[in-house]
Amino acid sequence: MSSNKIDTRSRILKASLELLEASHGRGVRMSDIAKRAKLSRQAIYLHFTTRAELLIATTHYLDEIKGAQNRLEASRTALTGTERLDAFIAAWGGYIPEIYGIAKALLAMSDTDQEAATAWSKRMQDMREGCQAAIDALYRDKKLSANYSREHATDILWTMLSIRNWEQLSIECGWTQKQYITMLQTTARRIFVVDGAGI
Amino acid sequence: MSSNKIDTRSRILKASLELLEASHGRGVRMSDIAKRAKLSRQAIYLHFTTRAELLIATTHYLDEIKGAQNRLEASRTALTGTERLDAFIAAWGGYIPEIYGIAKALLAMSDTDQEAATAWSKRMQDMREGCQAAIDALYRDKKLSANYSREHATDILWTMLSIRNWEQLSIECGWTQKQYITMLQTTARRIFVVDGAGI
DNA sequence: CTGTCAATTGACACTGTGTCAAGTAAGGTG
DNA sequence: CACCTTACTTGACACAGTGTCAATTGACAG
Repeated sequence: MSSNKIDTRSRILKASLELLEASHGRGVRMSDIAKRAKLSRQAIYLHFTTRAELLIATTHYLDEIKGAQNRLEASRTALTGTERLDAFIAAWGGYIPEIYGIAKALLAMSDTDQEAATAWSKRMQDMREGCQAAIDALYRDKKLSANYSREHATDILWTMLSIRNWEQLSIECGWTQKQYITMLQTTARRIFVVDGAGI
Repeated sequence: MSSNKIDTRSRILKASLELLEASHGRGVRMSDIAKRAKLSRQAIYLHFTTRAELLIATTHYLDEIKGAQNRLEASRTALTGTERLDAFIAAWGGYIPEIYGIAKALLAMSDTDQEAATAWSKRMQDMREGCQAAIDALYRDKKLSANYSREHATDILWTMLSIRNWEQLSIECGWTQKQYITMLQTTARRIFVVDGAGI
């Protein structure tokens, strides 16, 4: 009974996620999700009040499955600021391909739906905290370039790591995931780290 | 008669542009454009076959008004590669706020409409040529960092200069236009130019 | 006076979201 | 066993926005 309800909810989330991943977030309708979850379109509304709510719930479901929290927090254990920057870029950059489909869908909805826009904004704000922490670590090590305030440096790193940028480089320019991560690490060092060009 | 027809077409384009600029490209319907151009919604379809076509025509109309071509080509006269990089960033970066509304609308349509996606992609490809030219100029001066191939450097510059990045920094982070341009110039130098950190 | 052309008007098809009411099938409880 | 609740189904419908169509109007030109 009540476990039955939970089952169905998960089944819907699973169907939603699979479709969004497969389609890069495009053109997935409530009826498609229903079909894949093997119930009627209307039944979805017994579990989620709107499409936006379903998409948002799908992102949480995804996080749970992929252990997003743990992966991103791993970078906190890095010793030096530079290592932490590298680790955060690797963690987040590695996570993007896994969330790309649902992210794209939520982003598209944000254009018209306030609820979706708020949810998306919150997620990006969470990610920003990771950027902030990495920049702060660099600052504590006295390694942050004098060109930027901590705030501006955070803004820049946050922007560099945006999903849109990953999309452009990976999908439009055809970069491999390794090229993407390596470039970001190299570039971030060149930009932010005093004397830290590396190579 | 025939000049009458042209008049109406321009009136529609003007209305479309004004609404898109004012609304940052969001929620502008055919009926809104019709109202502002003072004709019936259906009459628009006598001049443009679809909404996508109207949006695309609006971008061309905008380019014409703002003299996009000339402004972007001005950077070609710069003497050194570094100057050219600076000039191109300033020219394009300065152009973005003017096209933001219509760009956003076209971008939103690209999610569902193939025609819009193609038109958008073409525009971005044109802009990419400017990036390519700046990177090539740097390369000819033997100033391009050995970290990147010319192709990859172009990809990176192209991505840095994306409208989405401008949007994030300006609108979400609250940067001024001057801060945006200066940061990009400084950062591009740090990334691409051998020995060219500057300040 | 007639033909042409731009535009209007009202109606309608289509897609996708969201709602509602009535009905059904299954399971638990008296 | 009969009864009730719960999850779900079915079919219908409202709504928004795009795009189409046919019939009509008004103006101007030859």
